[in-house]
Amino acid sequence: MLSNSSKYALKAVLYLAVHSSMEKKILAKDISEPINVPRAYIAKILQELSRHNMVSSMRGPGGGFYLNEENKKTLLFDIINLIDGDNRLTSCVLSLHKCDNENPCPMHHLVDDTKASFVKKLKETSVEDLTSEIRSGKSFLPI
Amino acid sequence: MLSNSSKYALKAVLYLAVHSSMEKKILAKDISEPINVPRAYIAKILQELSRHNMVSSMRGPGGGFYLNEENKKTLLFDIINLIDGDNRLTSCVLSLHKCDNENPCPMHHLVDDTKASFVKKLKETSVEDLTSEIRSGKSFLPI
DNA sequence: TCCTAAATATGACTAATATCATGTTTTATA
DNA sequence: TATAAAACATGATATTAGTCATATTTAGGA
Ligand code: FES
Ligand code: FES
Repeated sequence: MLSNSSKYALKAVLYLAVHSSMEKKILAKDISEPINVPRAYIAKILQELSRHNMVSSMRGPGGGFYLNEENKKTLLFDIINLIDGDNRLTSCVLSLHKCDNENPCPMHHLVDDTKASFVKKLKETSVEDLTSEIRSGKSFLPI
Repeated sequence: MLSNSSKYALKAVLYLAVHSSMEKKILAKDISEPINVPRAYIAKILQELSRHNMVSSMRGPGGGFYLNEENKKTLLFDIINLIDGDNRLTSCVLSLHKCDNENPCPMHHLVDDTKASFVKKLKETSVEDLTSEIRSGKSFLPI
């Protein structure tokens, strides 16, 4: 469904959404442990996210990663697209070149609507949309 | 979503469902070309499917692969599970160890029902269920 | 201005998938 | 019974995804 890298990206961003702010920056190594992702690897992913304005960062002493208000509006879809490439979610389940109703593969009619609704949800949901649920204890960040 | 291997497996089985019978066996190399999968690779996958009674085969001259009536009842879900392992489809999108309502990850409520309905369809649909659509030209096997 | 703490950039290493190649066994037929 | 055609089994290689390591740049504080 999703690559490990994009799962890690989502976990890191959600962790920052809940625990960080401009005043409370978090070090890469302090993100890696609670979300259970290797340090150097999450650092690399955070840099990619930073380059594309999905997380904010500050170097030097007292620096770290955090989300500003704009960052929190990032859509889940955009994070996944950045890390996994833009057609992992929308491509044909049998790898036909184009997935549409004109030239449907044998599984197209079976999966098209659930695939579409999955993508739709990812396009409608921003990082901050998920944070209230985490804050109120209705869902949990993976250990 | 699915690995290449399981996509290839599905394509091969569907191709056999439409074009083969006990009387009309098909060589591995004559499957590989129309479904656009490397010869040696599809042969390997067909052997795995054969070992688990999802396709039938016969060695020697005049031999090849085909589907018997029982093979055609194989569920799409079983093919994917055989090739990809049994939790690629049902596991948590953020790789939490257990995906359930007791300990939901931040994305669980967002994706649970579409994930469940996707798996449900794969569990309800057999190979032969898809063949009539292909035969009647409502869907197409990938080139 | 110098030192240190942090992100950043880059590349090397490792593991998992995917692909290719080669030899062995089975079966039909001459 | 010899031959050839096919699946079957096994392992080697290549490619990609994931992980680790190291050097560089930036920012704050002494
Ligand atoms: S054409 Fe295959 S899923 Fe749409
Ligand atoms: S717990 Fe993550 S999808 Fe269910």
